[in-house]
Amino acid sequence: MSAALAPIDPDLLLGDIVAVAPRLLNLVLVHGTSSGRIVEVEAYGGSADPASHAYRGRTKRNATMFGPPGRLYVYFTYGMHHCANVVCGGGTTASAVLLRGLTPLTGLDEMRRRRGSHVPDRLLCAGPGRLCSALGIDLGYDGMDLTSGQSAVVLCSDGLAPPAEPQVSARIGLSERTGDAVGRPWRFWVQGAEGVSRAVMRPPRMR
DNA sequence: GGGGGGATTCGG
DNA sequence: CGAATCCCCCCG
Repeated sequence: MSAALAPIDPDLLLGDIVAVAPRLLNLVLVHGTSSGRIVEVEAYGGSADPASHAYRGRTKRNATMFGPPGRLYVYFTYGMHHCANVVCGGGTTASAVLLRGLTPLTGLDEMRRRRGSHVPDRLLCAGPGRLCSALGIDLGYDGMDLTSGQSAVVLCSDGLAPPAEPQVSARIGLSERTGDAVGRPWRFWVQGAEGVSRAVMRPPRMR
């Protein structure tokens, strides 16, 4: 038996983004009847992180990153996929944690309705684009308060603590043009968990 | 007003 | 490995 689902305390999101990111592991993201446990994340800093959308300052797209912590930052990429982040920091650092993988917990039928009936459980939410698709998250959800029980999408704890020693690697999908940010060990995941997008890194692509 | 790149995914 | 596909940033 696990504790009842309750929205997280926003204070959990304050502090250095690289320390905050692994603390989100094992939390639960809920949208209606669908929910999944967060098993893979990446930290994105603000003006000091060339890989962050916030690196070059506030724009229309990244405005949510510059708002209060606990909001959902959603962006659209590659012309077809959405990615979801939890805004962290104190509203001045524009830091966020990218959600890269969930273990599906409930509402798998609804996820499969969105993603396709033939998708196996282990791939339903394995990847930032896949989890948004499975949970029905798109740009219309950008800016939503994840810490309010009234919101359509809520970030919850069921009492399971984050792993004492999460797996760590460089972030996935960054190009060489982000300079030294490519190698920063800012990706964290729960070893062996279903929903982790990939176990090992691939070298960055030249672009 | 237009060009180009992207925190991805899937199929061949 | 490369196409799909479009928002949005940025430059002029």
